[in-house]
Amino acid sequence: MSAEERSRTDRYDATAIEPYWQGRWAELGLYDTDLADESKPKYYLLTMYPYPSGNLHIGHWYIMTPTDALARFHRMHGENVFLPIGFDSFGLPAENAAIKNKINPRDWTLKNIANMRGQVRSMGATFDWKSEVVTCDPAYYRWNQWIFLKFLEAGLAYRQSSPVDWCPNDGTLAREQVEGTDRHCWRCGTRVEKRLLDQWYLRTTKYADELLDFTGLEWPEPIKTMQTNWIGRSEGAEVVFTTAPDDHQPGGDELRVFTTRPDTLYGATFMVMSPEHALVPKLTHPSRKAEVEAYITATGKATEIERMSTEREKTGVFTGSYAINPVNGERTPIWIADYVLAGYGTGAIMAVPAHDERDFAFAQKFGLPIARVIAGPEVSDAEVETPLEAAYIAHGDADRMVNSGLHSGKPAKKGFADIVAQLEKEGRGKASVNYRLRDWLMSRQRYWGTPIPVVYCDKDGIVPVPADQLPVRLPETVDYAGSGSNPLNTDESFVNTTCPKCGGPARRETDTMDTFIDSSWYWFRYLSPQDATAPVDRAIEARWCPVDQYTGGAEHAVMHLLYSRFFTKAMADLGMAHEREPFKRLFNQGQILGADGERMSKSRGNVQDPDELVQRYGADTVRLFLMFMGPWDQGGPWSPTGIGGISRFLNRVWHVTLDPHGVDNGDPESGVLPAGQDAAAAEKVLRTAAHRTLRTVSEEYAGLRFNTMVAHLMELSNLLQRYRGTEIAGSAAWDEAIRLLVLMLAPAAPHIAEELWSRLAAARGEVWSSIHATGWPAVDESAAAQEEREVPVQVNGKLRDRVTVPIDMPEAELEALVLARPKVVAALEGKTPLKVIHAGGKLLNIVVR
RNA sequence: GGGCGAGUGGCGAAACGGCAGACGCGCCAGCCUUAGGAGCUGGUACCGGAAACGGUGUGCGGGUUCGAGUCCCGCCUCGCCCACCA
Repeated sequence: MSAEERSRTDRYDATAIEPYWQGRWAELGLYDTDLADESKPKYYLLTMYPYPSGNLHIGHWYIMTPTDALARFHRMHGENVFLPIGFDSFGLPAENAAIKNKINPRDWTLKNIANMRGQVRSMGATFDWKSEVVTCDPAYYRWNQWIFLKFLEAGLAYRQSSPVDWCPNDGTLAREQVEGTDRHCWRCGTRVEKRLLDQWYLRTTKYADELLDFTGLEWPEPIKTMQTNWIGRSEGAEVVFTTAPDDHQPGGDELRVFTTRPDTLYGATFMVMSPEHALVPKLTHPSRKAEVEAYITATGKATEIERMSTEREKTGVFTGSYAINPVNGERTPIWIADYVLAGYGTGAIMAVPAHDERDFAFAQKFGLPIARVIAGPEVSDAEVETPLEAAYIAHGDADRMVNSGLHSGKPAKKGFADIVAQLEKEGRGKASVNYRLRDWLMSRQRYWGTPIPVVYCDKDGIVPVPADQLPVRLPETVDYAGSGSNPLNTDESFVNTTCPKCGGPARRETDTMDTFIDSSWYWFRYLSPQDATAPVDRAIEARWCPVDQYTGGAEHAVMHLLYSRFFTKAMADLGMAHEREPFKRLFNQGQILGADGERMSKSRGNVQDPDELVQRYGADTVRLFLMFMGPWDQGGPWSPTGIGGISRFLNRVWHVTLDPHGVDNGDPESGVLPAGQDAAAAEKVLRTAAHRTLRTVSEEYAGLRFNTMVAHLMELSNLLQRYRGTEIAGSAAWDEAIRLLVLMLAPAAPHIAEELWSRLAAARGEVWSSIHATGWPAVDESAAAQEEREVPVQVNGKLRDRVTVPIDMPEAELEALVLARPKVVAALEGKTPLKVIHAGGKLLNIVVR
């Protein structure tokens, strides 16, 4: 470095240093990972890629800069670190912006990406830009299409007509995109309606059981719990009831129900079908037709409003038909009610009001019989016939069956198994497992997404687009005149095509894919973004997957993080990848809220832009401040209060490093060793502190505890400040402490560390080499060891005294010493100690009575 | 209603069952300065006391323990997720 450059700042001037080093690092290609390099252990560090909204806000910094610190930390440990980045660039905001500004979503998106690339660079993050992935690029989304075709071939993708959640603004939604009691759209907040549509699905349910298995994954417990609950496995039985003949229909239809309590089968006093159930029209007696149809219309329309009511009173109507209970031959009335969901189980239930709260409430409201068939141990045989005041749900080992024919008197658990066996034998049912998880509804009636690569031919039906004709490209010019509706529908040049099978005229599918498809496999693509033969190079994938550490928000618990696991398993089964789990270790950082405590959003006007802070303090200060705020998984409302403390800290590091002999005027003690301490003792103190800090800070980086990591660096710099200008400043111990401080700072505040490192090298007349390519220092355990320790002394658990003793003083000696201390004697009030507890060498507790 | 998580100074927060409040902000005082919204030093949980020191303190009530912010039981409050899943 030239003298001119070196003198560019005598003060710490971040705005001069940071662009300089960012340029140097890029020039040297310091962070372009060589994926083929096997000489070092691999470390795949992934952070959730951003949506190109246009501007990087403080939340992006909160996610990315600690992740970058982790990357630098691992790199200094000699690992081959891969930290890629990309843009999740399909989706509605682009389309909405396009409609508003009458431009193409592509132009809007690409402009935003260009802008955000520069902003990301200003953080000093070590992303490997060579591997960048942009999902709206045909070179990316063609592989969405390719994978989709493989799924289609394997039966993992299918088209089906079914009632879907429909948002008037955003079209169809996946189930997890519908939120709240009032069932509103996760994006625009509009109430969601039900519509019957032909839609594309992915068979996520095929992997339901495997998705419940988290073996080997280091994921936060809450996320695993959420996914487990979302998949919602329940074991029970499917039971076949048969409809009874009557004057309007011949009967004999199978009415299948799912129950988790086959042991209560004798207590089924009525049946309930969902209003959408296929048998409803047939089973509705002519005399009840008007009432039933009115109910169906009412529930279809008013569902959301009724569900808003906290009482949630049960509603329903009798169909006029009956079904025969397979175990006791009883005729049970068939009702319809909207508390039975069409999409779960078989869409119909056997109602056992005595042992289910919802059925109980329904029976009470409509005066239906309630028959107890399970009794707890506290209920005597004589009491069994007493009417229940509430449903008896408990399912303990002591429960026994009553009023259940031959099964009466059996423990309920045995009855459960016996009834299932009996049903199976008679062909009237079977053991069955149900999941709350549904198949993934992936079609969207939108322009700005990956076209689903199929065509519809009058002759050949649904025909996949052959792989060699991929990608099916989005038309570049689209008409947004009729805003809201999918412009692909009216784009004749897109829609009209020929059938790949017969060559005749055909129409393209105009639905596009849910953007969560893009993010379900993007980390694979990072590994071989240019590969023209496969979504991912299997050899590279075998070496680099799974991702070692993934960082991102917990709001993706049951969407992105579950879809990604599904994709990985499906891709493995279809031979595209080896690994069955995408992310070995997951960390959910918290969310930075606006200053008002609300989620940051443009519409609320509480979005925090880091640019002003970066200009004033520099990127390093902002990075460190975000890490220092609190535990990374916590987040919280944004406030820049306190950033001055970080700024002061870095200035202090600057001064102790570059001006060790300076003396501070305001302090008469400055430049003088503490009373009673000679140079040797002071050096020992400094060395001990430096190595102990190194040990702690190393653990804190590895454990992602950045807030306390920064605090410990502050303590060390405060200690150095104390010794600045004294006779030990510039000694070997001093220089070592400075060197360790700068090295420990390097991952978190990379620019200032690099600048100081280069100046230290220059001062020694050495050639600069990057601090980030330097090995992480090793703790000198002999230096970190202490010769003395301070022992707090308690009497009956109350702190009364402290003594400083040699570290290796035997317990008996320590005890004698402590018991002679005046404060301890006073606290004992003449009583004799019962025992003295030496708590792991940390503290002494004297117990008296 | 169910599940998960969290309640500690004026504020952000620390604390393998072992000295509660590290570190930082803010505030107070002193120093240094032509000046300072710069820098340095000290103080700062609450009550009493000039101080030494004493007492009280981690949402509330119990319990286990030599010892509980931490573990167990029951409540209260807040946040997030799921909400009629048979």
